[in-house]
Amino acid sequence: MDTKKAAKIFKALSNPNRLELYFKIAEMHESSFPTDTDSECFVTDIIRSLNIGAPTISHHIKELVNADLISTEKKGKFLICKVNEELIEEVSKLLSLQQQ
Amino acid sequence: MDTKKAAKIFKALSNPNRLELYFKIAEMHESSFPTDTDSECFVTDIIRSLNIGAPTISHHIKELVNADLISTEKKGKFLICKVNEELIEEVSKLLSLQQQ
DNA sequence: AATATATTTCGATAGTTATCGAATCGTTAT
DNA sequence: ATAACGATTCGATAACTATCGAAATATATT
Repeated sequence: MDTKKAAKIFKALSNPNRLELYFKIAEMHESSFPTDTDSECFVTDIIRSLNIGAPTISHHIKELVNADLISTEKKGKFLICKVNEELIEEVSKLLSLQQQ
Repeated sequence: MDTKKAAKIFKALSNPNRLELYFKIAEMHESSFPTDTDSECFVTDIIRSLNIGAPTISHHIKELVNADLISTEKKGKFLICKVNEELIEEVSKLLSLQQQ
């Protein structure tokens, strides 16, 4: 991964609300068993738990998608988000390899 | 580490030039043997290799210090930078633990 | 059909930031 | 002492961004 892309990813994670949003998506995904389709991450639930309005959430989600950190899928009137695990693992390794 | 601090760290890494600056500092540090004091990271060398002016470098360094990502030490008229390895390792783990 | 709900789009605003040139400060070398 | 060099500070500017309220869109429910 080149520096520019890495910077873009960090930028997407650089806003406290957006980072919390990302973490919540990751947490939801974590608690999902293979057969448990009910633990998908709906944006509605997130909006209630964060202290910002729906338009801002929508904006943040777009930023996360744009950085390739998450992908989304429409299910009826709901939006489902899930994290791109490979990318974040790559970033994690980039950071830990940088030293030593 | 709380979300706010993590976001601050990501913000410090969110500018391409500043990220490259950070990587260069980390690389220099990497190549230093315990007894090899000559491989310390002087800012002068960095300025030449990046395409931005000295005032901007100075600004970026302040940001990295402010996020606790690096520490600096004055040696005569030079400035030496070194990375805070523990912090970046912590961040790396935060990212990889977030999923699963 | 009408209403409610989830999300997005739009337009605006206040705040932040990356970068620059010029000037300044400290230290070293002549 | 004076010049050179490394770094910082200052002031300015252009660009970006987080957030909002209002309106629009799409789907679901009654």
